[in-house]
Amino acid sequence: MKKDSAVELSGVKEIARRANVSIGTVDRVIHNRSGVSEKTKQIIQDIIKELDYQPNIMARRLASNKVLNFAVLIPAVSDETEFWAAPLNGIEQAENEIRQYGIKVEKYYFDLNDKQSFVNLTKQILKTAIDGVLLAPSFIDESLAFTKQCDQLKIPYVLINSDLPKQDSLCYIGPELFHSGYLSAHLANYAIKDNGKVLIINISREIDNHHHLLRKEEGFRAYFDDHDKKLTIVKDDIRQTDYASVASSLKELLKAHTDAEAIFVTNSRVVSVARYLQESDHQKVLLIGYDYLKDNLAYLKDGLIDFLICQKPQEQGYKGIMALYQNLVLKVDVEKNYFMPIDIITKENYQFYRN
Amino acid sequence: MKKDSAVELSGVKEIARRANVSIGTVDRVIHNRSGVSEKTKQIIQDIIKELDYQPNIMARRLASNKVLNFAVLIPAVSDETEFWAAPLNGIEQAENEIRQYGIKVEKYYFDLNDKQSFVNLTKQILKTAIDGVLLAPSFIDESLAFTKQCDQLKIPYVLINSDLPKQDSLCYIGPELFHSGYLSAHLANYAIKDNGKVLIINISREIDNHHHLLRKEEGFRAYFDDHDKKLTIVKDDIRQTDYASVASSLKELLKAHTDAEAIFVTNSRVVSVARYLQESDHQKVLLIGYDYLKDNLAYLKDGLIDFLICQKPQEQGYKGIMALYQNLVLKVDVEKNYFMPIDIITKENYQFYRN
DNA sequence: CTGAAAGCGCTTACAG
DNA sequence: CTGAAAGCGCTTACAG
Repeated sequence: MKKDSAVELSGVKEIARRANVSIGTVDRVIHNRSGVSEKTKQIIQDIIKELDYQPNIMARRLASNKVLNFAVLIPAVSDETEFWAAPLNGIEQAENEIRQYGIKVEKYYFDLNDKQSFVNLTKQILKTAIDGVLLAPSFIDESLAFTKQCDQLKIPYVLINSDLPKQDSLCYIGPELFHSGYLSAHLANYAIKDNGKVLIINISREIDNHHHLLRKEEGFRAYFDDHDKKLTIVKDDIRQTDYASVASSLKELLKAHTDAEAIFVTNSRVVSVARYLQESDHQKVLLIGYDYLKDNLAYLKDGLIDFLICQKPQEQGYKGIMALYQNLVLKVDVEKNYFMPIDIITKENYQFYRN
Repeated sequence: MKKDSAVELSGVKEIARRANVSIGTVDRVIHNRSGVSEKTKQIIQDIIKELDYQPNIMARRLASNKVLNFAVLIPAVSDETEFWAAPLNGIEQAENEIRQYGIKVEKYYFDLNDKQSFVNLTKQILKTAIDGVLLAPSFIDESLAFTKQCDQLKIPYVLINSDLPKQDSLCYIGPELFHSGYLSAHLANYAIKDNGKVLIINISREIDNHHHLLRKEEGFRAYFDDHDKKLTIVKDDIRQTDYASVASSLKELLKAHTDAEAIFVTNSRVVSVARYLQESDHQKVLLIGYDYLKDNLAYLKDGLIDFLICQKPQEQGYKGIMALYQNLVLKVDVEKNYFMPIDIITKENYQFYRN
């Protein structure tokens, strides 16, 4: 009723007409299903190429009433791991956008302090029928075991926030850590005189497991090497993360180095340093740390923290889900490595920041 | 064949069944079309609410074979206005994503140096049948005349990159200029000693028309006021934008102020300042300017420019089209003011920057 | 190996 | 004011 015959057709119908076959057969070759003679297959493929046929995704999703299941495995959000609220947020945003297209997202939260919880969840996930996985590979060996199984089952997976060495992931979406340290050094450098002094502080119970902290430190140091800057770098590892312990470590450290002009904290625990500086009424020193978290922002506003480095945690979650969607539904290629921008947050721009 | 009767229905069919009407009638009340008795309308609306019915957008777009036409009116890209390549890029990206859903985007490019070209294009646009407009309102009065007509025709429009005073736009997507100047001052401040000196340089043929440059300047000055910083601020307006003219202006300026520790250039012409500093072999001075442009990046890499402020021009274009799409197709509300983040680009992070 | 038919969840004329 | 039917561009059994 709508189309008069003068209107040019397109889509499977037109292909079928030209090839003198039914649309069912066209569908078969489009999806590379078996049961088509080589000859008709060739004819149809030629026509598809000639017409530059683009399937209508909406119609496809509508007709194939299939739902796709994505599993998400990320750390649970807690006071200590507030960071993970942001990726989760992005994941849920993506979920809302593509629910329309028949995507279901099942979320699994592991305890960052409990390897076993991670392992248990991977087992649970593998028991269900899933089409794709979004993974934060916090525990390296355990993650490798999991991704290996995904490989075998031909389930694509996306890594966020930290990478796994040479895995066959669909893609990695997250920071390039070395450069964030390098950038921090540039910023710190504005406050450091020649022959001045800077402190690097790692605050983590698992400094040795958490190689990502070390990558930032390397980047930080590299900057000064590259620029032949003469300065003293003092590094301190603090392995007790409760505030009281951190404070007492800092007390000693700062007493020994009253001349430090800048402090670089390699993660979001910069908040403890800021708090200590405030409470001890320490003289102003340039302070750089990580992550757009509520407590950090408070000290940023107060001027105790000068710069926060942030790498769009929410977008990591969002992009992660969308990468699966693009690959599985739209059948398009996705970038193998999507490095997040290294954002500099200050008192003046934090209110406009978008995670 | 697919659904056995045990399966719960949903959608218009189920609503129709419950209301004891046909799906045609349900469709009428969903779209608020006339020709339904108050009584059945009420019944149907109640059921919709009860079921929390969410229409299937895919099915809707597929069935209603209607195309929506968006018009885009932005400056043409030229050597002088390379900036606009980025928004255009974002617009085209959005276009590709929503073409599927029957959206057509028609682009109109005006000459930033020619008001009349802008006016002519607005006339041309209004002659065609359009459902939404994306506008860069570079010429204020002319833009106001255009948006007024859009209001009358009930055509929603989105503003990008600069705003119009109290207009009934669907939304504004772009920078908040005052704060970008304010932030620049914070960065500059690291290089400025007490009682030091900083230069503000406006380079534009139309400084007075381009109030946005002045907003940045205000923000820049405000920072020092707010922080009771004692310093000398020297401001220079350069109205000849070719390099030779800028260079001769700078020569005088820098001779008179050899003690300047920082320079703030209120737009992307920071490139000319960087070039002059390099060519004249001027001593190192902290230089801040605007925009992620090829030439700027070259000087950033060389260390002549310290910071570039950038506000995601590509995303402005992308979000602008998507705002129209969300409003017109998905019928969801969009944020009235979407201020872009104020990004700080340095030598160390530019390679990870996403426009 | 191939085709005809029903269906996905909507919208659009048309008829009454 | 309302309903029945055709159609959007695909996919999915089923039949042969």
